[in-house]
Formats: sequence, C-alpha cells, structure tokens
Amino acid sequence: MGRGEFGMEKTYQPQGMEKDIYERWETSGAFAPAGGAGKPPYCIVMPPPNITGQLHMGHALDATMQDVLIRYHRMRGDDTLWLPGTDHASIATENKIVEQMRKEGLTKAGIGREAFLSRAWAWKKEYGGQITRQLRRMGASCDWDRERFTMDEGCSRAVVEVFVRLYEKGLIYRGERIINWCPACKTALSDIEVEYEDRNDHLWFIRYPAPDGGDGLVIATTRPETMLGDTGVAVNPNDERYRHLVGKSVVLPISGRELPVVADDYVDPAFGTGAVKMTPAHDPNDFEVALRHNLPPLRVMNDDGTMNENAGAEFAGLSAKECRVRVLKALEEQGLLVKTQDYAHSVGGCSRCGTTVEPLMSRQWFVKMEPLAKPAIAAVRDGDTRFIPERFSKIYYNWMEGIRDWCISRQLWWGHRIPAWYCEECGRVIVTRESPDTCPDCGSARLRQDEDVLDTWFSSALWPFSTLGWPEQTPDLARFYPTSTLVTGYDIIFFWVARMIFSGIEHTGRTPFDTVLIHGIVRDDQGRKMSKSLNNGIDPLEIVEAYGADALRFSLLLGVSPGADMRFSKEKTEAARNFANKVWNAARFVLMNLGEGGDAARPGPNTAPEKWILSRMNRAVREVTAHLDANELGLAAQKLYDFIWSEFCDWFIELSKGDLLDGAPERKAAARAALQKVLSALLRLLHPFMPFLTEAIYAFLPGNAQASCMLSDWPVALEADDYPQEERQMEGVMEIIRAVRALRQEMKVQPGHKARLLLRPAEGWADTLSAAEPSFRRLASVSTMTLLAEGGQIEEKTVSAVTPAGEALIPLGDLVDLAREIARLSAEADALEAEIRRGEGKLDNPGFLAKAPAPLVEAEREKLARNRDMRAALLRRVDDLKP
RNA sequence: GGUCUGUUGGCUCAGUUGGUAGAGCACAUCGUUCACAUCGAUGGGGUCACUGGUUCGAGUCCAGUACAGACCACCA
Repeated sequence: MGRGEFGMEKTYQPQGMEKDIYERWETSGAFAPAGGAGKPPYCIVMPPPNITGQLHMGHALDATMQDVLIRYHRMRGDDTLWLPGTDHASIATENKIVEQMRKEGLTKAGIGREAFLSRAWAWKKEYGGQITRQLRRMGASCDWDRERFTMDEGCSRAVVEVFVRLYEKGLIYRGERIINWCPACKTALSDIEVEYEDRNDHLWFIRYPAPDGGDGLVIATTRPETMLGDTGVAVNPNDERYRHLVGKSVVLPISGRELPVVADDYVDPAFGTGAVKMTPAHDPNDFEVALRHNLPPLRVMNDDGTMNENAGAEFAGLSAKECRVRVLKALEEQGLLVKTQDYAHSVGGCSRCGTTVEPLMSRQWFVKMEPLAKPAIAAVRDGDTRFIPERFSKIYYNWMEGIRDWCISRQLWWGHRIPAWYCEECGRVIVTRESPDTCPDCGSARLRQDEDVLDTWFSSALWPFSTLGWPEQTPDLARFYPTSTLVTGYDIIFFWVARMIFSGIEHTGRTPFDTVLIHGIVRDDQGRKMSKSLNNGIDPLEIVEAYGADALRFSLLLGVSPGADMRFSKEKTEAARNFANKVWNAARFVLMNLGEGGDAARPGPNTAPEKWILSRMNRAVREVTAHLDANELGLAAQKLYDFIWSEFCDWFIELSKGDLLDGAPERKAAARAALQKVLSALLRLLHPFMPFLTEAIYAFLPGNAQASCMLSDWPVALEADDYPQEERQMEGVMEIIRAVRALRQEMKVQPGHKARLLLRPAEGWADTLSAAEPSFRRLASVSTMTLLAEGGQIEEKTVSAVTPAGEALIPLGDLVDLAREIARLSAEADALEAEIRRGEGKLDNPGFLAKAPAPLVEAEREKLARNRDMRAALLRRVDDLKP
C-alpha cells in the first residue's frame, strides 16, 4: 500500500481543511464569471440577508440550494455569476440600534439624526460582514468582488431614480390615508407588515341617545375608546329599524357631540345592532364610508398611542388601554353601556415588535399599485417567470389582484431618505434626483427635505437590476439580466418576489428572473418553527463546527422538495456526515490501490462487474443531471447517495478486491481504471452538494495536485459506456449472492466457514454464472463453485434458494433440517404461486393486452414464465428432499 | 369566509409524464481480516387517511368526507 502515507486520514476530518480550501477557491478568482462569448449566462442574485442578523437555518438552506445550482452550472461551462449582498433592513436595524442605545442611556432624539446615522453605519461595518463570513463557511461560491449593499452608492442611485420616475409618472403620490401605525416603532407600516392574531375580546353595546333625549340607537364596538373620534353613525339603507333616523342625528356620549346618521351598504344589518359608529381617522372601513358621506375625520390619538386633546381634556395623555377603561366607566355611570358580550376577533400587531397596530389617518407616500400589478400578473401568466412549484403562482395572482396601494414612507432614519423637498415659502413639493438649491416656483432657498425614509423593501424590489448596475447600461446588466433563477422561501413572496417582478417590468421592461424556486421553512425536530421565543433555533455554524459544512449542506438537501417545509434533526446531519465519511473512505480505498502516478494505459472494462458499474454510473449521471435541470435538488442528492453507497461501495468496490489483491496485472489494471473512472465522475457529480469533501479528495487523484474539482467538467454519459446486458447479468449474480448470504445466516453457518456452492443455471445463464465465480467466492463466502448439468442429481443434503438466474444449493450436511427446509421452500413456492396468479390475471385480461404498451406486456410475460420456472424448481427441490 | 398543502412501515420523509411501494433512523440476529464500526451482512415491519369515480391498471388523475397545517381576507 504505497499510497497509505499520502495524507488521507482514516476518517474524514472536515474541520481542518474547509477553511484552506475555501481560501484557495476565493483567491483563485474562480467565483467570478468565466466569460466566453459562446457560453450561455447563468445568474442568481442572492436574497440579501439583513445586516442585523446571524446566519440561521433558513439562510443555510437558501444558500446551499443556490450554491448547488451555481456550482452545477459553472461545471457545465456556463458563464456563471452568483451575486451576493446584504440588506440594510431599515426598521429591523434601527430597532436594534435603538435598543443598543437604550442600554447606554441614549435616545434617538437625544443624539440627533446625524449621530444616529453614523452609529448605524458603524453597525453595518461591524455586523454587515458577519453574515457573509458565515456564508463562506457554508462554502458559498459567490463572486464577492461584486458584493453589494442596498444602501451603497449604486443601489441608492437606483432607488432615487425609481422614486423620481414613478413620481413623474404619477405612480408615487403623497396623501392622507388610513395607514397601519406602530406606536412603539413610531412609524407607518405597509399592509403586509401587520400580522393578525386571534384574540378573545369583548363587544360593547353603547347607546347613542337622540338629541331630544329619546332612545336614539345602540351601536356595537370592539374599540370604545375610539368613539371619542366618532363623527357619524352608519346604518344599512334597507334596515327598517333605523330608517326613521337616517338624516337625523344622535348624541355621542361623553363628548355630547351630535353625529349625523347616514345610510351605507357597507353596514351589515345582521351584525351587532346593525348600527356602526363611524371613526374615520382610526378605521379603514369607516374612512371609506366617511368619504362617501362627507364625515370629517377626527384624530384622537397621538403617534405614541396615547390620546390627544381631541379626545377631551379628561382623556388626553392616557394610553388607549387606560382610556378604554375610563370611557366604559363613564358610560356605565351614565347608563349608556347597554351590554357587554364576549367576542373573538383578530387584532393586528407590528411584525417587528409585536405591538398592537393602530390604524390611523396620516400623511404618507404611496405607490399606486394597479398599473404596476397588471403587467406583473401577465408576466407570470405568460410564463416569462415560472414558479416552482407551480401552485405558488396562484398565491401570487391572488395577492397581486387584490393589491392596495403601497405605503412606502417610514418615520425612521436608517434607510433611503425620500428625495422630496418642500418649499417653506410657497409649499411646492420638489421631487428630484439631485438636492435642489432653490424652489423652481418661487425661487426661495428655504427648502426642507422630507424627514422620512423608504420602506426597506423599496430598495429590495430593485435588487436584481440595481446590483447589476442599473440605471447605467453596464456590461453585467446586459450579460446577466434577466437573471436565471431566484431561490427563496415562500414566506417572502409578497414582501419581495412580487415587488421585484413589477419593479423589474416597470423599469427594465423585463421580468427579473426566469424561474422562482421556492423552498419551505426549516423547522426543528418536532416540526415547530424555529424562533427566539421558543429558543429552539439551531445555529448552522455550530453544526458546521461539529459535522462539517458538507454534512450540513447534504442534510438540508436530502429530501428537500420544492415549496415544502422540512425538519432539521441531528440524526439527519449524522447520516450526512456518515455519508461524507463513506465517500472519503471509498476514495481512500481507490487511491490506495491506484499504482504510483496512476495508470498510464487505461484498459477499458472487460469483466461484467466493470461494465456494470460504468453502466450504472451512466444512469446516475443522466438522472442527477436531469434532476438538477428540473431544480429537483433533493432527488439529485438522493440518487447520488444511493448510487455511491449502495452500488459503488457495497458492490463494486467489494467485487474489485479480488482482482486488485490477486488478479493478473492486466486484470488489476482494468479494475483500477474502472475504479478511477467512476470515482472521478462521482466526485464531480457530488461536488455541488459536498464541495469541500470532493475538492479535498480530488487533489489526491493522480495528476490532479493542481486541479480543482470546482472547475472540472460536469460528467457526461457516453453511450459507449452503456452495458444493458451486463446490468442484467450482474443483477442475476447479485440476487444469487444475496440468496446465499441469507441461507447462510438462516442456517447459522459459522462466519468463517467457506461453503461449496452448487449452481443450476436458469436457461441462458450458464456462461454468466460460470464467469461470476470470483464474485461468488468473494461476496458469498464460497470455497468452490460447481455448475450442475441439466437434471443432475445431488446426493448430499443441501439447502437451496431459487432465483431468476438459477438455483443455488449449499451442501451443509447435518446442519440441514429436512423438515424445516421443506417448509421453507414450500412457503417460497406459495409466494410465487400468488405472483403467478397475478401475472396470469393480467395477461388473461384482454384490456391489458390491447391497451398496455407492448414492452410492458412482454415484460409481464417474461416475468410469468420465470416465476413458473422458479416455482417448478422449488417444487422439484421439495420432492427431492422428501424421503 | 376564501385559497392552498399534507395524511405512505415505530419515527422523519422521498416517490415528476398512472404499470405490482423506497430511504434514513429505530428494531432483531450475525460479523474485529488488509476503505470505512461515522462500518458490513441478513431479517421483520406498510389494506400508501376514508368513500366513490375515471382507467386494462391508481400512492400517483377526478369528486366528496375526516383530521392536521399554512396563507389571505376580515362585519364595527
């Protein structure tokens, strides 16, 4: 074993080599697109992780899937770019910094905007690189020279450009609308940043008397405190109960304000009392109704969620919760609280901090969605962008079709500041690419820029083209846009994917990617979502430390199915680690057996096992390639796992040992050649999935010291290496081997004992079985093999098994329990009998003969004939054994 | 209220043009010889939730039912 000292440890030790390998890749510049005019481009832009964050399992899955696709396409020779970057994550980062400051006793207002922003940039500098370092640990082969940040100069320019263009087209406007307001973050939120949760609450019935002291009517509400902002009451126009009140007024308790009663279809007579208080400044539906009936909005709440003066002196300054208690108490005292009823409904919370969101009227910037949504829907419908799995396009349509205008202004500091200025003299709004010096209307220099920043998703929406240089017509943009595949989770289809699609179409005229590959959420081993509150998160880096990056990658990949959630478990990772070790050791075996420097002359395969493994390899190449082309990464991984472990290791390596250890030189050379050929191909196939392991092994292959597996060619299946006949032959031989092993085990034959094997070949199998003698010796613990002639009798006591390739008999003398053997063989025959009846049933069915494909019918016939032969053989054996 | 997904061996899950069910883990028995005990061999274990339908043939297609889950919309 001359190569025993060539550096391969007995077990694979990823910890030692991953860093070195990654550094070599990165410094070699091989992550960059290789160029080549004739090569098709393949590009993925990475969903940018937030700079607030640590890498979590979701990122790990996302990055692994992308890396598999990228490495695969790179090996195929495509001009491949994986463009990485990070997201400034406006509100999330700002909250973190505020929290950090709070610990130091500082506040935003205290230090001011500029100081705050410099802290934010310092944060970015410190933590922004953390996650990209972690991605490197995962083996992500992105082009770090092209790394971008949503707030870098280029991306910021794209944001301003888009804002100005949309404003000039009338697709961005500023207006007073009901928006979702987070009293804790003190900013507006978009509709999808609100998460609804069911809560057990109450429905309060409150009497609004008539001005003359009459009964008036009773309304039902879940939010009594907002009644202080009521400016009307609505009933259904067809509701007889209230017809007499429409056009009249009722008195708002506590304040004494008179409220007009209006009739509107919005009101459901069957709910509550059929009368609804109208609070236009604090409820989106009321706001709409109020518009129709000219009811003025009245804000009774401050931005921090406390009541303001409009609520009345006695309530001003109270929190909404306190105010509710006081209002109810007052109503009760006045005898106007008619009843209280339990009521379950859902309440919106801020997706960032969980605080209950207040819908309130506020002046904000909006994107007009309808004109943008239309072509974006068409693009998916026309197949310009394809969702995998397909069903997510329906979710996308539903959302896009019902979409409302997008509130994009945020009362935050960390983000892209809105490029709008207000003239303090004449009030003119100026939206422009460059900071203006004077007002174009009145010439005043007293201009004030809008204080607000944009929703963080506004810049994310531009990511596929802003990162490639847009609005400049850069070579990268021309080469790689539209990008090829977007890999992301279903949880951000609305936040991100949909917005990228309409933005891409609007600003570049093209949908930003051909394919959206959707994956699910990585859950814990009990199927729960990983979350901070449950503290069940698993840190991918810890897994990398313990098991290696490849094991983590492979465990995430094995069994991923597009769009489906998956569980993460240590057991799965261990299985993947074991697989890595298996590959390592298989390689070690092959390499130890290759002559020094490899074989100059590579004899072709000539034994059945050699042809068999090459043919099986070909199948694996075709299947893995097809799965990858179909974005079925889980199936590709599974195929590799099975081929490498169950075929190459379990069978071929074992079969090759005979020739390697004591074969003639030319036999030895052929075995080595086959081993090397298969190893080389499987390493390349496996590389996208387990890049470190395969790269480490690849360097040990003869002549490969300077070569890189990452840059090697993707294997191609050559028809010359298809050996269907040898595949069938080997399958027959393998079945006999399995049968002999089973017999031995059942008969409790001593493991060390080599048994004689008598074979009665099935028709046409004599030569194959004869040639397979070395295989039987090695894998079935056979001492000598004898082929029995037709009708040849055996005098000895034997146990036997019948397989499609023939009958295997093992003389075991007194070990044989005749009665048991007869029982066993009879049971086998009965099982076959059932099979035979099924085959006959099928072949007797005229419909099957007429309509099933001919090859299938033929296969069924052959199977039936074989089963009949086998059953006959079994029955003969039983007869022989009977005294 | 609407839409979607899942229900396959003890557990976790694959199963892509419909052709007699697979893996990993777990379990049982055996195995320390020269790739690997992070291993090998052998074995047990499934009416593919239920009911109908289409078909020569259904885990796979259609309809319905039950249970579980997700998303969207929310009538105060």
